[in-house]
Amino acid sequence: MTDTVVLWFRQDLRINDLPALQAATRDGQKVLPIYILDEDAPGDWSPGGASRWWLHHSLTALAQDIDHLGGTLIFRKGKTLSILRDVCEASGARAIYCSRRYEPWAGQEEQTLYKALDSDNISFKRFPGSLLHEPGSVLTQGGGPFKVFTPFWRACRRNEVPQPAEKPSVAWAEGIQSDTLDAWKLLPRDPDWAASWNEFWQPGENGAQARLHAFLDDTVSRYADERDLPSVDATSRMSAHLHHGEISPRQIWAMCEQKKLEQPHSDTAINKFQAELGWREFSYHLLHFFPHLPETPFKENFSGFPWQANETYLQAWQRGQTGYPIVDAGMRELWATGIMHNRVRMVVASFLCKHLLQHWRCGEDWFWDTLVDADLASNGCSWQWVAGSGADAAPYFRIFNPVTQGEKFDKQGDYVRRWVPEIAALSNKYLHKPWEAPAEVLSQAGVTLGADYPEPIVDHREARQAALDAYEHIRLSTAPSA
DNA sequence: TGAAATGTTGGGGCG
DNA sequence: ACGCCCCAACATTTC
Repeated sequence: MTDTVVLWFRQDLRINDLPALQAATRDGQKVLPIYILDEDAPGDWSPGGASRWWLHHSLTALAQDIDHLGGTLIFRKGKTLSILRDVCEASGARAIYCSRRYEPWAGQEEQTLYKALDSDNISFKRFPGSLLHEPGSVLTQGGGPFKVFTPFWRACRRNEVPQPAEKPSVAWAEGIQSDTLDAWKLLPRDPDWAASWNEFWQPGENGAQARLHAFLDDTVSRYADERDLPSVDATSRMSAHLHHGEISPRQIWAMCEQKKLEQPHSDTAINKFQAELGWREFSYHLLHFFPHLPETPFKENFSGFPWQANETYLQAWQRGQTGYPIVDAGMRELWATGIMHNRVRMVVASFLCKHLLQHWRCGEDWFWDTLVDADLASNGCSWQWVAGSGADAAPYFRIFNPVTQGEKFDKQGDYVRRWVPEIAALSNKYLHKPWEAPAEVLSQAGVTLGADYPEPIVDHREARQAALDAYEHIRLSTAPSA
């Protein structure tokens, strides 16, 4: 029995169903919770602007939750190892527990910490808790990694998902010296582009639980039919909560299973939703076996793809000024709220890679900086999925027609009118293709193309053809290693 | 978790 | 009544 165990919070900002905390409570007399901001942490993917906003509020919430339970969350900034040593010395702790992370650099970092701390006689233990199935634990019959989602997910479902842990009863250690969160300057200023985000989001464990309950009690009834409609509130919006570990996937899983028992008719919708959790698992599984996924095409022949770097195109896309309303609406929703509806993500991503021939990594970087749910595994895998270079990816020639997609999934134009108000007065007939509207109609709607709203920066037909031609360059070097 | 090109069919206008 | 053409509607294939 150790006296005090340090609970090192990382991407697991919750109290409940946290194996590391369960273990710390079991093994120690007291638990000292700490969060470390290490800006020199390994890896090139330190949190982007939107993630930092979320992190600030999530940490605020966690500190409050711990405070209500009689503890104090300690904030420290600096090199992880030296902070951990420091904290052990200040508190007399001889053990540090944390949740695993799964990014490619994490294993190495955890190994290094383990060794260094071991030489100080401090035990360092890491625990699972952020995934349903540990990466590497789900394998094909032949013992290799799955490269296709469906069989992967089938194999996953053969494994039992453990019930979430009971609420822990924790004896918290006395607080030690701590930074203030505000001093970390995680929030944007000059300008504060997130000023209104508190209207959309409630980061933290309570917010995550509230969101999940709202989803399963109400939204899920629309999920099966309407989750593809960006103007409708029919998605779970759990991604950022999950990313920051404010809720565990097995808590979600258990709630889903319970809901299906209570309301058998919700079965189909909930299974679909659970399969989305499956894609998250699949992404981490792929990242585990293919650690270069965030930077390098999974299909090797794509490394020769003739991307055509063009800063003007990239900026037009980033700013929602491409002249294609559904694309611009999505990019503006992202900028304004830190999130974008999933259907529209596919459309804007396809547009960037195929219509504009910009490297998927440009999109990946932009999403990394602007999404509150930016997640290395999901973001990387999804961009490769869209670009066609990923595992079990969309075929390259699946090139979304932004007009058709708009007309199909935003039929009444509510989504476009919300985010692209300068063309809101156009009728549904032309809303998704204002360049086809007669001069008469445009002037009636008070729209001057090229002034109020851009002309399309590329012609769909030509761009589509150019994308297919570009693909020809690498198609024959396709050597899908059987 | 596409779209466009191409092929096929069948109704209707018309000489 | 018949052949011919047009074209929408649907199916198939191609990218």
